[in-house]
Amino acid sequence: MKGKIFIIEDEASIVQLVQHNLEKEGFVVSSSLNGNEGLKELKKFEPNLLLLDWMLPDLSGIDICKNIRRDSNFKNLPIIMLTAKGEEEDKVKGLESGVDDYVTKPFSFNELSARIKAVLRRSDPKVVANELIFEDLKLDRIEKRVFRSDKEIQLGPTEFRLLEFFLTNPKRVYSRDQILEIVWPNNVNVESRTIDVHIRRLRQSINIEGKKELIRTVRASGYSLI
Amino acid sequence: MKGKIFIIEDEASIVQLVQHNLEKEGFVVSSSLNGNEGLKELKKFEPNLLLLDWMLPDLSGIDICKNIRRDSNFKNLPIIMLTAKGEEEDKVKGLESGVDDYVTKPFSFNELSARIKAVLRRSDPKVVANELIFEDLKLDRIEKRVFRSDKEIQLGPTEFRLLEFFLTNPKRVYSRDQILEIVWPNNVNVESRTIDVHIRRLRQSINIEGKKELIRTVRASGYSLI
DNA sequence: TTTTAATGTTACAGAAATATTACAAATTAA
DNA sequence: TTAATTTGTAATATTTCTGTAACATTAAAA
Repeated sequence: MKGKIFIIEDEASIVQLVQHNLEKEGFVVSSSLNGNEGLKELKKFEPNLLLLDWMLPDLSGIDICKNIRRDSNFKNLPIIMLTAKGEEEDKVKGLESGVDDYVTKPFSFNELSARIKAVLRRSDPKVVANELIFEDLKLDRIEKRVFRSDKEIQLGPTEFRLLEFFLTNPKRVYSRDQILEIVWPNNVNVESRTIDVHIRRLRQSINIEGKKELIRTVRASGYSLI
Repeated sequence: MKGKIFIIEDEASIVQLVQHNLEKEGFVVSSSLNGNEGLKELKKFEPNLLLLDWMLPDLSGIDICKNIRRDSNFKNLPIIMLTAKGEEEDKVKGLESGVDDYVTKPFSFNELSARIKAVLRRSDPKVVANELIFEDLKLDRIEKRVFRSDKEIQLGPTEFRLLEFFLTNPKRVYSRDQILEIVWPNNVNVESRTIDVHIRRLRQSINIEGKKELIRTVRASGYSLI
């Protein structure tokens, strides 16, 4: 089951871009260009998540947040706020007033999408797939467990993220740089050779007796999940 | 089918670099160094995607964007804007005025190429054909795999690039120098006879029992994919 | 036919990419 | 706090790839 997402954002072009792409991903999306009306429509729409612009012409994001948190029907509605660069302080206020995550404009749709899923995964696991499966490999994102042929496997945090990444894009070959960019936290400087070591660790963990190798080395290109 | 890309950018060196590399990847590329002329040429050229510099001497990127979005023939033309570091605020404006993605200078060609393909994949999937097919030969660029009559074939990096090149231009004969220029990384000096050896290696790999030879030698001219 | 030029084939040494290991520093758990 | 785990890197080992030279074969020219 895919979830419902409501957007309150006064810049029509952003709404259009985001709405269009989310719908493509299978979400049901509704939106409003201003705060007061948005609040009303939202409560009728009953979304699984709200994307909320921080700077609206009428109501402030904080006010909307507070209103929602006061309403017993919506007090647990996950909220991701959209904030312009330089409104850093607002982020603090945002988190204080019960926002689940924030995305700074300008953002790529991919970034937004990833955060939406991450938030939904925590709050409403039904809505978003949380088990990643490839052949006899299974990874549960919520319970943070990994199985190969129903046998549980212990992984360190980095190997877990690495495998999670491969599982979301099986068969595709990724360069070390791409892997670094996606799997490692932002702005860390890690030798790209370091990937090799983590690949080795991951391989060592997921390769069990008698089962085939699942990670493919593509010389001069990178690695892929078979 | 190969995609067409138009570039509006006033720094000739960037244009040259990008144009050259995109052509190497099989795109048809045209460009203009200034906004007003660019707009006219673009509409004649009918590209699948526009690379647009944000700071042009005459027209601003925003103006060009708006002009394009107003023209019913081009209102859906994907646009990637090139912005200099520190013009962060412009990015916001960029997304507002309907840009699909942006790349910050200085950028690596790989990054640009990846974004171009990502955008095209959404807007015009035919254009970024991931699979190159010729008769019973199939090359998957994303998975980096090659098949002949559905049987997978193992190739080294150079042979892979060589075959990829031939597949983007089947039947056409290329001289050794042309092949070197396109298939080998820039600024390497290799004997042109070296090509012969790689052709041999490629032939050996893709020629399977009972199937016909796919690479044709054209004496005094070069080689072609049949 | 003989000669000549172009291409095919082979083997190999060095280069380049990846695998593996060990270890110290950093992080987390107890 | 100490102990245990995790991380990144550097050093080393191993594998695979590359380019070239030498020789063989083929096709065209004389």
